[in-house]
Amino acid sequence: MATLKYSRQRESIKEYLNSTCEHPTADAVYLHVKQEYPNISLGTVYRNLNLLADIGEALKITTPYGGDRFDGHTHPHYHFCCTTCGRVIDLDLEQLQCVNKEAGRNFDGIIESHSMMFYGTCGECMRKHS
Amino acid sequence: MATLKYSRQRESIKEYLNSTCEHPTADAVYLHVKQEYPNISLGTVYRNLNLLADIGEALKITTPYGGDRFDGHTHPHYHFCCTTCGRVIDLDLEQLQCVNKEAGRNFDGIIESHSMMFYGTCGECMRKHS
DNA sequence: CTTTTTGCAAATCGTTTGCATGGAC
DNA sequence: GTCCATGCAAACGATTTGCAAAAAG
Repeated sequence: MATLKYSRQRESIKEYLNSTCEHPTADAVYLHVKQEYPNISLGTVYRNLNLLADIGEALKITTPYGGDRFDGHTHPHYHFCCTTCGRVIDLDLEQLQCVNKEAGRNFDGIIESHSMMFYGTCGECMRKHS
Repeated sequence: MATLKYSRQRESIKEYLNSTCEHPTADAVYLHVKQEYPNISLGTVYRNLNLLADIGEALKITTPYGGDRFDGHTHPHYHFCCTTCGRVIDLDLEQLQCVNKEAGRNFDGIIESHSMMFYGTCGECMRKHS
């Protein structure tokens, strides 16, 4: 594996990911970091986001609505995705023991704890709909 | 909403989705149906898969690995996605009451039962890796 | 000086769409 | 005859990649 060298751009991306709980898309990260480094390119943002995900300093979250999202908070927590607005929201539940227990019984494989994505309707969208 | 008219192609797609538990990608469906209808186009496959998903006769499953997948079995069940090989596997667990209970307590929104996707390593990939 | 990172543009991948033709009803 | 569905190709959005120049060590 190649040695990692410092870069201002990567640092700024990390900083932004750690400061927000919005689970921004690559494009949102790009637009934010662009304010500090106007010459940064989208390709660089993607390369760094993937790199951070690879070394475990960020999470890459796939959603059905408009591109992947990134999370700088790597402590164990679950994610919820609103099927109405597409937003990704943190779910700070206790570890769902029942899942691992149930799944262990009749499934050939290992389910990663805290890996799962829940879908539904977020509170905000529920209220707008009524 | 427009009235639905019969089409051989859609029928063949439905038939295939109901016959397999592989959760094929749109392209896999295309290649299969192409054997019966060599002139079918990928666009038609996509249109019908989305239509079936819209009217509730199929499930569209987003995964991080190479495109969405489709499932003709619409009875309530969970899905697991292998982070090594990308395959999607059915998880026929009892309904995970604990999830709804836990989540209901401290989450503003509604989690759809059976909507969640689990990630991990499938048995086959586990054994290959050792 | 060597290796990594960048910015840029072109390429790629999965998916959607516009349009003229064909099939269902 | 009226709509809906099809095949085809072009368009699209998100992401990746090749490459020469710039920055880090």
